[in-house]
Amino acid sequence: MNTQTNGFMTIGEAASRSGMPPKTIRFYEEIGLIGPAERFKNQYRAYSESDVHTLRFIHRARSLGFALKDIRALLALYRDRRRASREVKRLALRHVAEVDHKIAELTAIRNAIADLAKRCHGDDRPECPILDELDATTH
Amino acid sequence: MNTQTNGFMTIGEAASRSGMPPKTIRFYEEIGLIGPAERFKNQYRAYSESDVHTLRFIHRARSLGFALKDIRALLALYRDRRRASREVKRLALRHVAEVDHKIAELTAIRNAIADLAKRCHGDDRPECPILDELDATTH
DNA sequence: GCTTGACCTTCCAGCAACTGGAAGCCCTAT
DNA sequence: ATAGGGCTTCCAGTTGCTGGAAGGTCAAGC
Repeated sequence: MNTQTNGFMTIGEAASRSGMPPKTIRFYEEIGLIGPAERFKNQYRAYSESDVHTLRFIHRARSLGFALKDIRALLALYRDRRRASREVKRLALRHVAEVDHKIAELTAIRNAIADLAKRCHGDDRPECPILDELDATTH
Repeated sequence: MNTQTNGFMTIGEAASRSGMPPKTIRFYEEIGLIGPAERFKNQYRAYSESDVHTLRFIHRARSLGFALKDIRALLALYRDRRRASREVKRLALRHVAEVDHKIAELTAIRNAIADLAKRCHGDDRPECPILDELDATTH
């Protein structure tokens, strides 16, 4: 492949440079998160540095827990030179609120189970407050 | 429906008594988490108090965040009179560890975004550390 | 007796965000 | 010539439901 000559690279290389598997890149193309890739003469997908840049943007946004739906918006905002930071901040704060909510839920769950587990002998005997709790007829 | 006479109830009633929608009950039956329901003469599913008891058990385990796969195991342990609490405790502690892990991840994410958002004006100007961060060419 | 409306039935599709696998082409190296 | 690795497409599966369509059933009201 003439990767060096024209600056385009295969999906495998774009993958390793952006930190995501090739399958994921194809998937993002399929759902239209990124546009259809250029192709080499042999029909292999061809990616430019700028494509990799976009992929990295997406990868980082994902690792910050943004949903693809939000990433679509972030990409649009990013590409819009005249964008207002207001919208970006709004998205980010909404995301923080969602994550906070999830953390609160998980923390409650975590404590409930940890408490039950602490009270469970965890030996050969059958008595177990965990099952008792799940079993409870009243609630 | 002769709900009162024989103690059996329809799926709607089992649903409201167990706290989950009818669809979910059918789904649990479909995947074999619960056995096939009895039927009334008209083919409507018929649930006993004991069935509702099981559904409540499942509902509570779900609300504690247990995966259906784990609930399968918990149900089996629950039904086994000679069960050892060791296995139950093991499942519970593993679950706590998983939840702790998720909480840690979310907390890191939350702080990262909250920090970026704090530094973003959120006004009409385009400068935005959030997009800058996603955009960063080095990392 | 007939209609309405709330149930119930089945089956099929879709969500999020991928991941795995099969069948087959392309390119390089031996 | 062949072996390998990477590429292509397409289809299916994951988790835990949820929504909807098309149709059967039942009790109540007129």
